[in-house]
Amino acid sequence: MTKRRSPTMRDVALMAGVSLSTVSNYANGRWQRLSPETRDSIDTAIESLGYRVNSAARSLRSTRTRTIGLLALDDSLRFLADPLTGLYLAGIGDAARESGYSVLVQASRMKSRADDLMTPIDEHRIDAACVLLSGARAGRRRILQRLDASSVPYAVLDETDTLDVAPRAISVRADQAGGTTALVEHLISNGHRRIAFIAARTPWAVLEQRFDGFKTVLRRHKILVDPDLCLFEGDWTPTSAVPMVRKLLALKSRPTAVVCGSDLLAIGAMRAATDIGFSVPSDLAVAGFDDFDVSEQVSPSLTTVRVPAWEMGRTAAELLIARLEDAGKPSASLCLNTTLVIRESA
Amino acid sequence: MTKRRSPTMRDVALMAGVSLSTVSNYANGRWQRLSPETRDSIDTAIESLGYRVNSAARSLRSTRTRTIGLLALDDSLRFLADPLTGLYLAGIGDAARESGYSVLVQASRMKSRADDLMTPIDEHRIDAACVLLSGARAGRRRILQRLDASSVPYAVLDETDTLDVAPRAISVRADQAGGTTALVEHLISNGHRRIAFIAARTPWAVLEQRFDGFKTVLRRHKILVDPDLCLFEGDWTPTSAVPMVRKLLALKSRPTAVVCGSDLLAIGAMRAATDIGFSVPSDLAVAGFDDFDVSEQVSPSLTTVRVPAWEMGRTAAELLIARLEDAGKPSASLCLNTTLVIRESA
DNA sequence: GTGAAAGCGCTAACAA
DNA sequence: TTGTTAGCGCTTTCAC
Repeated sequence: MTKRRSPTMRDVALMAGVSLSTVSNYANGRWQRLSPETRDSIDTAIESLGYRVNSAARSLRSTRTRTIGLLALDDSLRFLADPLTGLYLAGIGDAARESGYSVLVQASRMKSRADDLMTPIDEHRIDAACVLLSGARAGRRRILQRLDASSVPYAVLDETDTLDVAPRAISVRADQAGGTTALVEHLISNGHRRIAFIAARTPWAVLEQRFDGFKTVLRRHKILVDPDLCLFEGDWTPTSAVPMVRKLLALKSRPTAVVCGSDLLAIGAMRAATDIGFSVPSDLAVAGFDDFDVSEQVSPSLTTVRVPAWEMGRTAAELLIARLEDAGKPSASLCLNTTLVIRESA
Repeated sequence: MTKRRSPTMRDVALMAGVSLSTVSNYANGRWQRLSPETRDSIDTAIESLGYRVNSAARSLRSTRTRTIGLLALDDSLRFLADPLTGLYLAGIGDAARESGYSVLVQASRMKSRADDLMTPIDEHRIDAACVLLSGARAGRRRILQRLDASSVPYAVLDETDTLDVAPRAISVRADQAGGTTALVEHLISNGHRRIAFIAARTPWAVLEQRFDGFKTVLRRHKILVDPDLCLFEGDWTPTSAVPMVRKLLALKSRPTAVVCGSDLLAIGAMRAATDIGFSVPSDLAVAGFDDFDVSEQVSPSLTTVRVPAWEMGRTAAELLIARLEDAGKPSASLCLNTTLVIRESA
């Protein structure tokens, strides 16, 4: 229980018998400027005093916080508990820690003041931001505009359709179209012609890419995209899939396969289908997206498109940190590959 | 692209024709001291300048950061992607945002310098901490000792067996024993006598409580706790369950039920059992813990013990914030209820 | 009700 | 190689 105020650089300087700036040089790794003995005595003083730098003071003076923000815009209350978000965060966190950065997490609903998401930037709490956007396009666009007008570098994960307003953005995304194409081609080559698509009602750039890819492949094969087979209801929990699948299977002209906007939905879809007497994949093939840990272990195991979410978070953070350490760095954007994982469900 | 330096309180004061301290009073909600006209002119100045407080400066001066840390100690690389962690974080994040606090996430492996986890505290980056501990008991104990010696209030989630070294801790936990008891009683009342227990190899206080509860109930029913039926291997991914279940079902005296340390494991266990020709629940009843979103939708749906993870995170953060706003507040600890959710798998 | 003044702990010129 | 100096933007007594 450290009641007394923590030691400052001043204390260290006094104890080591050197000046404040010498300690500062030491603390900031400008070792080469220091004589070995100075270094030693500072070392000893820091050790015996238990000195730690005060980040507020350092930030105020240097205008750098050594903190990266994860800014997440979403309407769902428990967005942070979403497996995909968790993977992004884990990747960002790992990259950050390795470079001595902290991670600040800020989530905000669309409805709340747009300022909410921007607070960490406005209050100078972070040096750079990783941004996760979902919800209505207009809202996403507005956030991107504000980010672009801000003074910090930022990376946008998995966004495509509003990037035109964000020239400064570092875009890190997965090749959703490629994965979708591989998946739908797989279904078609297995003889499926009536293929459904279900997803949550929430707008989301990733979803749009997946759905666009879906439609493109069908058209390429001269298969009509039947609006009755494309449903967007509920949220991203597995349960949301249930009513949609029921609807699909009640159709006079039933689909033989369904592509689900995420694995969680696919798991719900399989359950809903079997519950009303259809078997997967023989009566209804089910495919998902993301490839979460469970997807391999459910029965039947899920055919899905693996998205390297952890790697995306990691990469985004690395690019951001590189930019921070070397402002000259050109801001690359990149697109990671997705992989079709064929298992039992389709 | 704000190139010029952001406006400061000084700028606001100048523009509003008042002094610095008056603006400070305004910014810190000491409204009553201000005359309506002063308030108005400051308001206008802030608005037109787009003034935002500089958090580094405020923190330096006030020694409060308005940030809560989530400190997670774990050996697994992707710990932050774990659904349970995600729910804690979501709860903490929501409570924090409502009170105008930020959340800083710091994860650390056991192997790394113990300092790692403590960095946000040592560098005065956070006002309070929510702590998630797993891994060897000695390591957990060491962290708690350091936390207790620190100067910030902290809450420990779901820890029991090392709390003796942490008198200052606010403990927030779920009634694991109660849930386990209900679950095992349920299995026994369904006629099960040979009941297995499988979990990851990682030490974890929650796991110990679950396993202790398990053993207690068996003993109460005069059922021998067979060491062959208690397996701790691998990590918390569903796949880890596979070899354990294979082993169990290869036993000459097979279990008829298996309690899994988490739902993820339970899903893997069901799969492993059916893969080698056993059906769930008739040949092998399977039960889990946590009640994740998918647990309800897998086939068969999972009998499990619901743990209010989100609420725990939220509660911990709320208690911490209450302590920060009113230092006099006694540091309550509490234990949230768990619920047995009986579905198809057991 | 409002203002003047004194730093919080640190960094980065610039001098020596 | 090391020391001196001048703040970074804010909060907070204490006068008026």
